[in-house]
Amino acid sequence: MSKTPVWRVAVPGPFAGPLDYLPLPHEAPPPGARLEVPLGGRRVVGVLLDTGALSELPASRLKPVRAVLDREPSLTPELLALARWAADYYHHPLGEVIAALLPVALRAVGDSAAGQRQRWRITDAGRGGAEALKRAPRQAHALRALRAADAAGLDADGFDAELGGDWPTPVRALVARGFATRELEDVVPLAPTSARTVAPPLNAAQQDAATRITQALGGYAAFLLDGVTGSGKTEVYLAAVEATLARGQQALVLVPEIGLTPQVVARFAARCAVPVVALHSGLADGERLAAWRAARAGHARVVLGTRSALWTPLPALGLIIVDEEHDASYKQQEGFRYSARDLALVRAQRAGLPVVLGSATPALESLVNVEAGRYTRLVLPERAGKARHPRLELVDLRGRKLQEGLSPHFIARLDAQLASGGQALIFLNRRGYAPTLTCHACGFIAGCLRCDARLVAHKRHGELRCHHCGSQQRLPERCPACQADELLLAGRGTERLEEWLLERYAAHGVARIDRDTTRRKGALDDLLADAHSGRARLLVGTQMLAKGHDFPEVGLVGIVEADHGLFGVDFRAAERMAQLIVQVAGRAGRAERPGEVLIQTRHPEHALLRRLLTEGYAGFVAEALAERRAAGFPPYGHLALLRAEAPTGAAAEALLVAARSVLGEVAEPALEVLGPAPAPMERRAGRHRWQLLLRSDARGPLHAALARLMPRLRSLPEARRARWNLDVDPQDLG
DNA sequence: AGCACGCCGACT
DNA sequence: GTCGGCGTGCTC
Repeated sequence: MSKTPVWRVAVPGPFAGPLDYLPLPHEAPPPGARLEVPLGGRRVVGVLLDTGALSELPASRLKPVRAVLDREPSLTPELLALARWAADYYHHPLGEVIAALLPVALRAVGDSAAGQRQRWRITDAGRGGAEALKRAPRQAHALRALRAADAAGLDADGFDAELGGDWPTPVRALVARGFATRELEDVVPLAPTSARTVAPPLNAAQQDAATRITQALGGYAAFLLDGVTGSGKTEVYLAAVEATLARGQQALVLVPEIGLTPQVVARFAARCAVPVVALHSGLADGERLAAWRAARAGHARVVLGTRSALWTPLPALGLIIVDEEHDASYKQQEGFRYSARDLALVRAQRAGLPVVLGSATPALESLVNVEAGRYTRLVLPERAGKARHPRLELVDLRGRKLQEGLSPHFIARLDAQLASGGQALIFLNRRGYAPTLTCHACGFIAGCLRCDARLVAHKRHGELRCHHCGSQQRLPERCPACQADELLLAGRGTERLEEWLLERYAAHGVARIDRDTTRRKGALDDLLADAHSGRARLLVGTQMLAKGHDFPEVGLVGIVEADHGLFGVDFRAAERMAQLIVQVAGRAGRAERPGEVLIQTRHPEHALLRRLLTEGYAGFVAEALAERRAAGFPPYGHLALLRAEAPTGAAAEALLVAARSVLGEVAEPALEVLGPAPAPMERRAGRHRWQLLLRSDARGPLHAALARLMPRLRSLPEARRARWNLDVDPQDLG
């Protein structure tokens, strides 16, 4: 029996490989084209991988492709290959990977004209065709409008204005008669390019870094641009991007989620004087598609975007920049859990172009890659302008009488700072009023019914809220358990600190910046405007406050509770805390004013803190790397985390026990399997969560084991009774 | 992932 | 007597 020729199509679903479909009679479209295919009674969008295959299945089980959706393939060969690489590395189904990297507007069957505008123009036949339309007055009317518009043609808005609402039918008829043409044009939301700015002179280190990157254009090279806040990394990026553009190439600039502000986009647009598009989560599907098309067509020369912008098709890509490369938002935390930072390296290597990772506080992984000679380190040591380095000081909280968690020393420094006319930034990584509501009479503690977590009191809204599942209830006046009128709000969050600061320092203006105060659109901008204008001289907030905002008058930064980071459950907690301290320290004393950073702790002898204080980030890194090496944790060991969740803990655990036994059969001696164990917060939103940690000194054994585990796992009966996912190179173990 | 098929409880 | 619960299995 001869085998049937088929097209191989990657479809979304838990399939290890592509599915086979009977070809359409047309000429085969190129690989990367989207197809509409039937799948289990539905129609889905798949991506064509191969048109020359013969199926192993009998023809009776094959279904035909329904339609070819793309003339130009949506996935370039480059991105298709990168998707395959990523599917393999993250052990995630290729169809799901591809679905995740396509713009949302291209993932579903239906009209993909979203992001394009239709435009109609009159044809020569149309110019002489009025006679034929005597009995079609609406067509005649539309034709007159088109004739008046002449070569410019009309879009939908134009017809609306000329003919009112009901024009699509007559216009379609005109096209059918050959009296008009219909074209699709891209709606390109390009940043303005009019006000071109001139590059300021670079200092020696900036110039050297820019030259090194520029000289590497045209081939693969990886750079770690290591520069403290204010050292002018962006100027180096801009110089490298300009050099890339001068070669006729495109540049891709990735930024953390919180870093893509209109100001950043405007800065690139003004300097580069080429079309710049921004790709971020705030775009509507159609806008995102339009920007994506502009990039694919080569019209957009610079693409600025967050994580998913890594997947932008760029036919003339010449340079990739990953700003703030240590930022956790580069790792997708659900579904296809990829690291855009890591894949940027892979994309650059495969495409043969330089990649620049920039950070004042590089990830430990990146520093080890420098040590191993895989990246070239470029250091920007100086602070631009005449700013001075801030002074870091540990404030020992032990035995001190505290007011709202602030030590007398801290308060004295705060008073002095405000008296001298400066601003202060106070950092507390916990929002809400109080993290615990307890009853002094009976010991009741308000906990979430669906999570292993306490409810956080939010006083202004009079609510108790769970920060993990979002459930909320009224803040009770009496104890729900014993009815006593002795409820206590224990501990503090940013709302409580703000309240206290407002009582004491009302005249100086207090702004709180956290997720609660910035939820409303535009609220963050308003608060930042208050900070910049000096209306608010005291800024209190969570880590939102730390990222990317420059407050030139800030002379004092306070970390209220550094110990949270030092003793956090996660292995990266200290790294994040150190990065945060260094980043916020960079916000202090940028102008004439020397800054000071006070770090409150009950463990001033802690080795990580000590070395951070005495030797800076490099000292912290040395200490942290020694700990990681001893534990065999990243960057010295490699991890994969298999997570499972189910309505009962038993079901989640059972899956992981089964997975563990499969791993036992795989018998990879260099692989260490830890668990199953309950997740740090076992119950969350009513689901019980367990995890199995896989560790290995080298990637090889880990990936070999995963490659054999995954197909088996999908067919386990226990896998149906629990939701599960695999996280390769997990960001945290929560 | 979705969706259909398939056997056991409270309802028009 | 049905509508529907979600366990099980499949999708080229």
